[in-house]
Amino acid sequence: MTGGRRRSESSRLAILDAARDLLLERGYERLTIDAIAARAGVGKQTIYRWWGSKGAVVADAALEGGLAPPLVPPPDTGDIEADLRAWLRDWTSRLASGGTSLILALTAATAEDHAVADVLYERFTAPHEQLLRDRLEVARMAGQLGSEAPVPTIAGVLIGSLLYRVLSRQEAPTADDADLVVRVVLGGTGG
Amino acid sequence: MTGGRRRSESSRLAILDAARDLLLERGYERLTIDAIAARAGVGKQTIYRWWGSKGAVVADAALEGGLAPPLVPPPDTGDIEADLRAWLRDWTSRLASGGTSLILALTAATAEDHAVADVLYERFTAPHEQLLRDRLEVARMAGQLGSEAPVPTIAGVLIGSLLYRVLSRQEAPTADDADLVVRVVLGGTGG
Amino acid sequence: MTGGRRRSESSRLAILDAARDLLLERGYERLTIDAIAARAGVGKQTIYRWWGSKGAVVADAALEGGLAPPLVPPPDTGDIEADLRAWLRDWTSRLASGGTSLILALTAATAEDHAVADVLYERFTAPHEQLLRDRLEVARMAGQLGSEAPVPTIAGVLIGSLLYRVLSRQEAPTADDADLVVRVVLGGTGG
Amino acid sequence: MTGGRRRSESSRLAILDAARDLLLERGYERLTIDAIAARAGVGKQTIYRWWGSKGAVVADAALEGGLAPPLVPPPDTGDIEADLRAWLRDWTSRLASGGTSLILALTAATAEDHAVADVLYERFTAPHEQLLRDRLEVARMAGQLGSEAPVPTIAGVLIGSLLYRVLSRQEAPTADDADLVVRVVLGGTGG
DNA sequence: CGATAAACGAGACGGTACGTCCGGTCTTGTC
DNA sequence: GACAAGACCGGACGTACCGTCTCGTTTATCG
Repeated sequence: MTGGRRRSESSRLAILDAARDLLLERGYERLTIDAIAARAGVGKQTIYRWWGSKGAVVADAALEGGLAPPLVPPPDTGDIEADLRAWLRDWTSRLASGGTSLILALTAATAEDHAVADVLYERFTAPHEQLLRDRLEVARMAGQLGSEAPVPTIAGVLIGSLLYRVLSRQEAPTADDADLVVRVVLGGTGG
Repeated sequence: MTGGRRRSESSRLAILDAARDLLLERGYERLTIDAIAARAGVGKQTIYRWWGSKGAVVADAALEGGLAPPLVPPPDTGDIEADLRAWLRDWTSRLASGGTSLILALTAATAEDHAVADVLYERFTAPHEQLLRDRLEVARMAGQLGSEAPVPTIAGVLIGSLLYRVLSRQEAPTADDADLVVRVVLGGTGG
Repeated sequence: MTGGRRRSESSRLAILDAARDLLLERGYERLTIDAIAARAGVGKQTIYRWWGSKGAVVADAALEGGLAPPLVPPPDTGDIEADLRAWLRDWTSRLASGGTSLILALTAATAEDHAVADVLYERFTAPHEQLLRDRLEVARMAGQLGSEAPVPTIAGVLIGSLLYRVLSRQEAPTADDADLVVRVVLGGTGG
Repeated sequence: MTGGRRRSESSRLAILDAARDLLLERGYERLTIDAIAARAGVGKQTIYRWWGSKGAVVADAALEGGLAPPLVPPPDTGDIEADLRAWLRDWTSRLASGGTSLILALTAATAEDHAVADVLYERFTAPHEQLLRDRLEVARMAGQLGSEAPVPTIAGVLIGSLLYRVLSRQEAPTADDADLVVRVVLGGTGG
């Protein structure tokens, strides 16, 4: 006996959409499962059946709800510094336009729930990081990276720097911030 | 205007101690005011009389509850790379020993509550960052920093890199991680 | 109009059996359709296809699930008092052996659901009451009933008295209780 | 250390009033704790702090919410039959005017919850029954009760008969019903 | 025999209410 | 007047069931 109604794709999407909208409207802390269910026109149990926590819903909303920035690889013009600068500027402009609430919400979810942290890292952070690593690998092959530091470390430094700005200032980094970070990482600061 | 009873210092300390303990035990989200009051042997009103929210208590507990690492300036041996390495290694060992729960809890509090973010930044992050900046300033004067990147940016890159590792891996960075970050920032990676 | 599958008798019986068992185990209020379906190995829709409500299932289970006491007419030895005494004692012993949970569950169902009350009265209470009335009618014809009270009233007094004992004491009436009720009703208490 | 806010009498009364109103409006089964709390302008916890179940609230509402008939002793004119008739007629008229929903609700609560049954019996049924017993005791002393049946049995027969009519017919007994019951119990039906 | 169609088991769905937990406020003595 | 105690209102939590609605499967009857 197989059987059983299939998962409703329209409900799934309505939930992710509602979570996205409410997240941007009210922020992570004031986001409630009740409100998501009401806005999505869905029973609460339909949320709890498929997600284990508020953080998990938000993580999925970020991934599939049209909230996350698209997976755009850094350009490859041959000039690693210009390419990184362009890529980070693109990120900063997206953060600036969409507000920082998404990144703050994902950070809160990550910091509070280990399981969410794993999902987000695997499906949100890691793919973007991988694009960055690929570009850095090309640069290394081309002899454009002086130090022997592993590419993952470099990628982590770039991303972490911008995240730290968002957390400590609670506002989006500027294009200048992006440029400076690239300068520090690539140009080095040592004499 | 006759006087009344003065604020009880012992209650104040009991509250901060209880908040600190519970923060480490249960994390920020699962920390409740009721639990703090019960553990501290204090009425809830005594908490609300002096602090405005859970975040404010947590911020104070981090600062005064013996939770925050001491303000230790980076050494100044003249070798900026070695000094930064020592300072960051010191941080990583503290994070490793105390576990990552403190940093995760404070990150969650920061991401969720703007007011907490401000307090923590001003009284927790900024002072440490200032010590780092001072040392970097000395290095710049000594011509040990090649790039023209502002010192605050450099400090942010160093701190953000380590924070990002904690968030994405959910474990404390190693001494090697610290070394690599310093290498990237000081040595540069550009050809 | 071609035919379809016929109603499954085995499912029908499984549902009534499950309802009976669960009614005795948990009482009316804590009895759920989900539990009946699970215990019977049946889909919920199969219950709702044939019964309109929990009450309807319970009523049927009481009637057909082997739950109801058999329809045994009072004996007719010519001595109405002895016969009623025997009949009521028989009831009290059944209540005592089977526990009072059935009578309490059916009373709850009756009190909560008008439709259940009607079905149970028509198909459970009324037939038993009818047997009692028939015997009383015989007694009246034989001149053994002094008062002019209608036979239905007398039957109601006998049954209601015992039911009241079950409800107010929450335990089965004893044989002595049965005897006393018969004595009051037949012997009268007026001077 | 004594201390602590005292139980709010106004909340207690608002809860009982709301429960009474909603019981009469919607019946016992459709009465919800949420609705009581909302109507009373009270937090749900304030209900659960002081009562253990819906049945317990209803029981209290019946007792103190102005819902229960007042404790009126049967008259004592010296004629036990006339007095009982008057008393039971009084009850039937009250049941007829107030509807049977109260008696059905209390019966349901009694049948479903043993603890509620005890409370209701002690504080609702027993006091009324006691008044009846007292009057019957007087009659017995005066030699107006022929049979040796215990007074509590007689009282139970009178009350149970009327209750049975309410349950089986789902409508209030008439004055005629009351008269007939008294006739059966006092006049006897035996030859 | 094959097509048709109703009933089946399973189980997800939108809802409602549950009973609990906690936030932040208010009240009651005590110190 | 600050304090410990603790009841208060409000509101979100995660769970349990309701009665409905698909699913794919089984079983009977009819063409």
